[in-house]
Amino acid sequence: MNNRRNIGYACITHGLANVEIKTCRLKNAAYSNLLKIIKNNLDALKTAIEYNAKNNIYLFRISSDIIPFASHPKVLIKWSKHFDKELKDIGKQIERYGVRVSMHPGQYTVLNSQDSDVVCRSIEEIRYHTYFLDCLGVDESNKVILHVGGIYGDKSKAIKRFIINFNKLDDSIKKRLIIENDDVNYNVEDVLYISTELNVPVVFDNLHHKINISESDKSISEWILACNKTWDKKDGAQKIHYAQQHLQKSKGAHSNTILINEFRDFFYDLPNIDLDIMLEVKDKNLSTIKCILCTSQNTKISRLQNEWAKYKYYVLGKYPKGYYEIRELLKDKESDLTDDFYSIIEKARLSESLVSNEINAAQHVFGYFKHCVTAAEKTRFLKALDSYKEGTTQLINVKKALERLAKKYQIEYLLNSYYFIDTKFK
DNA sequence: TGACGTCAAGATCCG
DNA sequence: CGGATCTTGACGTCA
Repeated sequence: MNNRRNIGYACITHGLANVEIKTCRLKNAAYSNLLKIIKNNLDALKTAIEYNAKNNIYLFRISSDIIPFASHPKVLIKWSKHFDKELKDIGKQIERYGVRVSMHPGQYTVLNSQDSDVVCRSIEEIRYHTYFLDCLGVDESNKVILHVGGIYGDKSKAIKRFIINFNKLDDSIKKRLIIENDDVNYNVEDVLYISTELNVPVVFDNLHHKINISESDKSISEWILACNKTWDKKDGAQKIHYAQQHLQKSKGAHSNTILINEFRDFFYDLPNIDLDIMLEVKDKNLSTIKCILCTSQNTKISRLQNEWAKYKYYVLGKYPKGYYEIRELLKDKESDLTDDFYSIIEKARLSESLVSNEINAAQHVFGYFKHCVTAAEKTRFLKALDSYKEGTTQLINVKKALERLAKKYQIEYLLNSYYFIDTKFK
């Protein structure tokens, strides 16, 4: 198989310093504050793109929060003028690295609403997303993904309204838009129908499809091929979304991590065409790198070593046995160890923490600060550790304390570690 | 009216 | 005061 397979992730990069996208409340969206936030966010985007390219990640969704309240009538800041140079720089960098970017307005952007105000605001929101990409100067294969919207008791009328409103959009907006099947209202067959009316590419989302199945009986592969017909050369390679169900949460909720065996089954069943696969998963770049490495041939040992440097304290805390197994594994410089490596990482991810093991790992991590922390900081840390031992505080607070110290003392190694990953989501 | 989803911001509480 | 924990925000739809 020599089809191109790019795998990417959405918006947030974990285990990397200076990539946080900041936002604010509407009441704090005054000029000077917004200026500061946008500057921070563009710097963060630049850093994330560089990281992605370095890790062979060529597909990335830019957060809608990159310009907070960009389409809000009360916010009048001329961000595109103010940051013209920064935006162009990022665009050039994206092109140089061969990265493809996208954006995705949230579920509250509803082009087919019955309320004309909602439609107007939605158009402004869509305009902002496409305009942001225009400002980067990236070509029209860099897309903005839309859902169709609500049903309002009459699906065919709602579809008609979507088509009418879509047609009203400027060509400069339309050329970037693509539409996706959702988990409640519009299944892939509905979206394909709309696509034939509008000549707009369709993104197939596997989890939405599983939950909101179409009447026609087709395999995943056949649906993807049906969607492929909606993609023109100027649109770039066909995009699909891939997600796994979070087992403890409601239907459609994304999993914390992509289970690699399940992903492999999907991946090796894909039709014989170029595809860009956007992962929708909580741990973002972690799963992306896992999926890339596990589906590549001849993964260099150095890439596993890089990942191991980031994972090791996490694994030491969660699953010490795996820590020693991986250390042994990586001594073998000849064989391809990727699958073994990630099978142990997944075991660690799925393990329940044992207090004594986590304390050991936390003490290892604290070792980085031994010579720089103040006496008060040391006492505070030891106290947190004791509380954790006694069960009066949770591990997450111990890790947050360590993360604060890592930020304060700028310990690169820890700032670039996955040790803190489970403080970010449940 | 409140749940839905998202996640950081912001508020409040505690020692 | 720092830090832990709870609540709010911003959005539209639908029961």
